[in-house]
Amino acid sequence: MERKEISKSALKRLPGYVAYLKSIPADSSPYISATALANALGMGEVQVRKDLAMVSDGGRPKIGYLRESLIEDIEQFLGYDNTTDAVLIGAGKLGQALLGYSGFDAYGLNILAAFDIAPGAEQSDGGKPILPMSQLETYCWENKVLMGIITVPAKHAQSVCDQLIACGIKAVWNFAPTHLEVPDNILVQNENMATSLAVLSMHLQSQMKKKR
Amino acid sequence: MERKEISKSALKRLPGYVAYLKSIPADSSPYISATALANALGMGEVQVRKDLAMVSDGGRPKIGYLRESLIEDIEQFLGYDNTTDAVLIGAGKLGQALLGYSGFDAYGLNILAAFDIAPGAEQSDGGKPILPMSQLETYCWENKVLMGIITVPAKHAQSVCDQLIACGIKAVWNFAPTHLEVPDNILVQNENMATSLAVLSMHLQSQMKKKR
DNA sequence: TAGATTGTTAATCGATTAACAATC
DNA sequence: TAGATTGTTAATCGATTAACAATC
Repeated sequence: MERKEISKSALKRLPGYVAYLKSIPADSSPYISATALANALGMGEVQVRKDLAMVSDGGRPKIGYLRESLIEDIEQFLGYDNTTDAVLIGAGKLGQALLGYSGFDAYGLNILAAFDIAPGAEQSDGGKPILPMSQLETYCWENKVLMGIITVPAKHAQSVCDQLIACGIKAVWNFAPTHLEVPDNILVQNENMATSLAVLSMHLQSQMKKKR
Repeated sequence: MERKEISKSALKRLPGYVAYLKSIPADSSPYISATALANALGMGEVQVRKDLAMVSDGGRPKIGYLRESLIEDIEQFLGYDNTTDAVLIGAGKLGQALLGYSGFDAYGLNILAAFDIAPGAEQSDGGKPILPMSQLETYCWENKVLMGIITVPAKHAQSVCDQLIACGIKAVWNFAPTHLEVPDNILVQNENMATSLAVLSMHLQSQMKKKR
């Protein structure tokens, strides 16, 4: 299918569709309508239909989409089919948790190794190498790594980020609660727990007020 | 100051301001302008000014905002001053990482205890209790817990969520990669790694295309 | 054919940006 | 006073929703 320009908001909704589609029991109907999908996820049906139209050409009136191919279409659109190799910097608790999480394959992400200023062990629980920072540069170039995951304390994040860019990395997944300064062609995606907490905190505040 | 209605997008930007303001060395000027803040974070200055106007009444022409009180104003607005107690369900790697993370106090979040179907230990590394699920309900009511953090595998997330709601919880921070069905008055905030990965994956794909 | 569903075109809504007036 | 900065009002932009036409 032809590739249209997708809005960032629509892009962010796509993984939700895949997750839901995959959770449907195999013995149910092989077809699903945008309407059904929308209801299941509590979304507007027009929105879902528009999103699906961006990634698939397969909707059939009166029937809907073939579940299997819809999943494939979205995953292909998102680039989950060709695996991305990544390195992770900062083998603390969070870093090790991500390193050990096996669910990332489903999204085409493969964390090759972790790096740390002071590696406690040579291997993670899952058997992935934990290497000293001194080896980062060689490793990245040799393995053509394009993504870096930052799980170091906030005060070291910028310096780590600069090093990653010097190693040829094009996309950074930042778990440190800090703003990173990068050149235009580099993408920083902040996994911002503080943002989520702000939303949650706000909701609880307004709940409290209602009670009183 | 009077409390205006803030947009969700603006709300999500506030934690970024606080993080940056706190990172400024104590010996620099006690004042900061919206312009300076915008430049530092790579944002539009009008946007920053509007956001700040929502939470503070203190901007002074030609001078800017007093850094200290701006931090206070935002934190108070976000409700970081009165602590929220939370329980965490699922003491796996990610769960333990969050349980052990000391940085949440800064956001007014206090994880009291973790729960798990099969607690391996009675305490986490940080000394917080890890309790069996059977004790969840009593614990929540006794401690008036309003927030639940879900770090169980996707297939158990909905059931855990239902239990939490039955325990009087009003806000759920969901780390499981799945959609949760909840009543209207309950807020679910998804910490959606899949979403972030979609954005990153997309960026790398377009980068690759340019190269070729 | 009738009806469920898709896909598209137009209208609305919300948020961002631009222009301007106010202030110290 | 002049100029930097705030805060507000109006214009633009983007995304969502509503209305409709097309299709099996």
